[in-house]
Amino acid sequence: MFISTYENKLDKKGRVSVPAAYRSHLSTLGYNGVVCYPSFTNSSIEFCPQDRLEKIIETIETLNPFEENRDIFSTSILANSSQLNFDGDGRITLNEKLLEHSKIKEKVLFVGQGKTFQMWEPTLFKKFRDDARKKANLKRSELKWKQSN
Amino acid sequence: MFISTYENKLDKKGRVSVPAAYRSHLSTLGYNGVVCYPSFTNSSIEFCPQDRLEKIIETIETLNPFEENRDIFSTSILANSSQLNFDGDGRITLNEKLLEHSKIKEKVLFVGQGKTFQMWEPTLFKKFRDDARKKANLKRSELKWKQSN
DNA sequence: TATATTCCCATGAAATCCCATAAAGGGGAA
DNA sequence: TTCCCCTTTATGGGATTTCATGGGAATATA
Repeated sequence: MFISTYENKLDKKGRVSVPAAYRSHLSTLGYNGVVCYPSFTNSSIEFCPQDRLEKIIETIETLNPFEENRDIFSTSILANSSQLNFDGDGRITLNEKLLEHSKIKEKVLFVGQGKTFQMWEPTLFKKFRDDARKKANLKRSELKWKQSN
Repeated sequence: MFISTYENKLDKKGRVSVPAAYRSHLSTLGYNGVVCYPSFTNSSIEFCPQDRLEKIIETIETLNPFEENRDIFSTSILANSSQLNFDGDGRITLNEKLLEHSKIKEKVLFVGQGKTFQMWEPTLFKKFRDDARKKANLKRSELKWKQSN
């Protein structure tokens, strides 16, 4: 499970420590790195374990080859995704494309999303979160909680 | 079941003992820690066994991956949750975010809620409880008791 | 040769482990 | 019941480990 948030620093070589809690979860899943791609609905970078991206690929494969969505997904996700491996100290290095999309400069905010996590420029996340709160209050009733909860 | 209330002390390292009764219930469930998140409606911190949050994640996962609601729920719930593990003596350490939301300073009141429990700043809980009583008195006649009670 | 990338180690701060102590609670016997 | 003893629990604090971060050395890249 990826939960909570952690703010870490981007050093001048472009490296950030991935929070230890996230790394340990990834390593129980058997991974020594992550796959990531720029979100297409906001300025965050989405991270997931490798098998999840493989599932996304399979889903795209099932789409009709001439359907528009297929192109959209494959170019916007697959073409822009990268595999980032941890260095000996649990850091990843962010490339130019990712920095540009996310507008990350000095600080990196890691945001847990359950089975995935994101990286945000901290002030941009705060804006997004405040919006999310307002909308969550309006829409809470739409979530169908299982009775067993 | 988490029942009754217990008032414990926050030490200067930010640690509190979780009541032994709660710990023993968690350990029969197979957990050596808890998951918590700030309440949406009041200043308490809500605690639950890990599988409860996992169910929430599964519920969110059933939403369309590109639906707006998905982002809204996961950032407002999962990003604000933390996993707190017990140290060798059954204590958890509270981070800054939790202390701020709950206004907890020296004393921590644990309040059992059946399948979950809460942490309160003691005086804030008393206010909350007194308010609840007043409202209950006003509304008692409206409550329809089930026959099985 | 110049530049970027990866590996390795040092450091300080924070989190965690471990033990000591005192208080509280539980059980059995009178 | 009441008293005593033993175990459990809560709490304090020192010792140890982990973690995030910076930077140098080594290796690769162009």
